[in-house]
Amino acid sequence: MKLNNTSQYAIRILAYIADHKEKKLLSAAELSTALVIPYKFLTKIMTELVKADFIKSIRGREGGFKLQKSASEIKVDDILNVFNDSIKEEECILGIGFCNGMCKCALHDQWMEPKLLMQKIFQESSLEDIAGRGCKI
Amino acid sequence: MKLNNTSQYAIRILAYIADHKEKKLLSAAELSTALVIPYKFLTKIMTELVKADFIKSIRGREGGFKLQKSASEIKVDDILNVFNDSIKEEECILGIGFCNGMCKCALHDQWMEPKLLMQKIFQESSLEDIAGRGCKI
DNA sequence: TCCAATTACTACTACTAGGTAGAATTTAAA
DNA sequence: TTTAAATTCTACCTAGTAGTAGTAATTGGA
Ligand code: SF4
Ligand code: SF4
Repeated sequence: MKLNNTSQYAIRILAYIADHKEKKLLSAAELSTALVIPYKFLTKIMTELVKADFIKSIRGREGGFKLQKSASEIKVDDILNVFNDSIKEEECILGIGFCNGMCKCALHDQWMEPKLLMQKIFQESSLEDIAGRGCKI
Repeated sequence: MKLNNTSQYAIRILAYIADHKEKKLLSAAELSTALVIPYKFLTKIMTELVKADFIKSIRGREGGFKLQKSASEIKVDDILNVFNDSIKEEECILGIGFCNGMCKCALHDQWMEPKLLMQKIFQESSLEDIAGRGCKI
């Protein structure tokens, strides 16, 4: 019951970039060191984040990464979606099938509360929220 | 963000057994057919459930499985623990480290609410609750 | 006693997530 | 123009989860 590793890395990477927008560009080496994420794995994730259009990459010497959109436009849920890790409406905790509202298991009603809360948190929290407050990660 | 397959199977198996206590014993073949779980995989899970002392097995001809404890004594969380799938107090959604109450990320306070709710549901829901109500699975 | 129905054990395969290695490509600075 | 610093691409390795295969052990009933 947790987000997968890659999603967690991605959130931390993007939050870190959002938190350092005074710097024009951040290199993969810099991010890898600061966030303690294996360099080679980080570069792989970066490529996916570029393809997902969250960040822009500048290749070559003095290159690096920066946000492509404003931090408030990127929601946690958007990030999770890239790594197939968001909370799907139709997926069920007990894996019995699809929630059709007709046939409910005994845990259904109880389960909807935390499920909706998590969806809400993910959908409404933007990078700006994460980057601007709390301890830096 | 979901329970792993084996946990889901285990919950359904135990709920089914609890729901059919009028039968003395249920065989692996019967469970496999009723719950549409691959026979060989099911027998593997059964062995773990026996070792975890949730069910008792009777070997040999006319053998099968039955609950070892009363359905109200077996909580969902106990089942999840066997398959290393419960929500750990010290594990964090963002995977930054340990929640020490000193240093909190921006999502921490929001996250505690669904986390505690889920823990509560798992810890307080017993097989009896699941088996007695809702659609049969 | 023997057989067939049953669980238990051991070992394997398939798939996926996480991570690594090395080379190709791009680009600014020297 | 050359070089070094950077991203990108392709291919692989590793560990864990899901699932399969075959056989051994147990036991009630014919
Ligand atoms: S009714 Fe229960 S098993 Fe079915 S989708 Fe809802 S929570 Fe899952
Ligand atoms: S403060 Fe945030 S990152 Fe740290 S344990 Fe709590 S939810 Fe996780």
